[in-house]
Amino acid sequence: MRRNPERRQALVDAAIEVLAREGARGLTFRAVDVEAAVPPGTASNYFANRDDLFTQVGGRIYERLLPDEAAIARNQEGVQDQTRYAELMHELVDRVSAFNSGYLALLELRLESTRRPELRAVLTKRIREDIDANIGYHAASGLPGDSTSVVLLYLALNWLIVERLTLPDIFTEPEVHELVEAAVRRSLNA
Amino acid sequence: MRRNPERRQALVDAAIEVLAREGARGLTFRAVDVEAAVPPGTASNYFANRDDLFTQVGGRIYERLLPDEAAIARNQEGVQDQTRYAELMHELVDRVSAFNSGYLALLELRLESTRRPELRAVLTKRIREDIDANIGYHAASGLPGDSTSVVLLYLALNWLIVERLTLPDIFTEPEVHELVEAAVRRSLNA
DNA sequence: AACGTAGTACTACAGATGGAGTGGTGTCAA
DNA sequence: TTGACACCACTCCATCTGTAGTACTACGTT
Repeated sequence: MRRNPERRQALVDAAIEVLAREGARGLTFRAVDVEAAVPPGTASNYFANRDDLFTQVGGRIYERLLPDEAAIARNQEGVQDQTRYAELMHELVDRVSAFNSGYLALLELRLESTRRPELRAVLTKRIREDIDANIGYHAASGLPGDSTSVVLLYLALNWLIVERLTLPDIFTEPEVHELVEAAVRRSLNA
Repeated sequence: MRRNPERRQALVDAAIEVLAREGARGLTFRAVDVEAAVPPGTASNYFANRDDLFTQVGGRIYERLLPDEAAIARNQEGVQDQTRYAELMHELVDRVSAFNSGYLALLELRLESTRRPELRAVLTKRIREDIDANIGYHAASGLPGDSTSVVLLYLALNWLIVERLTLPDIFTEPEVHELVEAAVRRSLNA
């Protein structure tokens, strides 16, 4: 098993792209090699087996989907009113949509996790942490709305992103915008 | 190309199971043959190619996910107050969760549709119709809440189902129940 | 400065799987 | 008798995994 961390990360990031493009079953060592533009057989040297590959991708994907720490700090200062909150949610939806392949890869991982307990454990942990962090941020902001509000907002926005990424013609861009607005409005007024 | 409609339907239904179990890339003619317990090569005689197979599954899946006509009629009579509405939503979540493989297959199809324009067209049409039908039912019921309310409810419940099917340990059953209640309550009070 | 060693990149191969597509034969019913 | 279909068999082809072996590079030692 090779240890070079830059190369390992490059391989994992390549795996994310493969996952988004080819689907879970298309995620093979060879496909990762090609995507990362490394010699065939390289991925075999960095991952014990496909299960290991999936698990490592599951651990990495959230690092790339979440905003970096600087952005979080910036937001923490700024969250004070509903308008600002809505802006943040728009940013969220746009950021995730922009890293298109990352979100699609996460969906693929979710589906694959129905077949791989180890992967399921990794994803469950990460996502639970993410939800709790969101509840925490919201509570700290002092805005109205309890944890149920936050979770309902999380649910609605997640599916809105899915809809937008997989079937972009279901909602127009203005509709998406309005739905985000409405979701925030209702979440905070409850 | 063979025409026997019962057999065709049996093959398509088998394909749904394969899709849920093996993922989109695992949906091969041979896998469908095995799942449907027919001789190898049969699926090749019923579908021009894999694209055709995907498209036919996309056309069929909604017939099986939606409640049958009798159930709709029953509901139409009954929808009058918020309690009844919440019951219906619980039924929805349970029905979809019960036909587990159908919903997972639909998710696989959504992801696959990013690669298959024809499939995307079929799904877009079906899902748009479903959303519009829900908006229509709601309007006919005379309950408070506009079309945005209905869509937000649709969004939240969809992701709740995804969460429950792919990572069942994120929310406990009581939490799921409470989220459905809260989603309906807030949707109707807005 | 020469040498040795460890870790890694790269190459090549063996072995195996599994699927697509098609042609042919048997069967049944109109 | 004919046509449609079920069933079966076979060929061709595309990949993938796992590993063995070679080449390179950096670093430490003497």
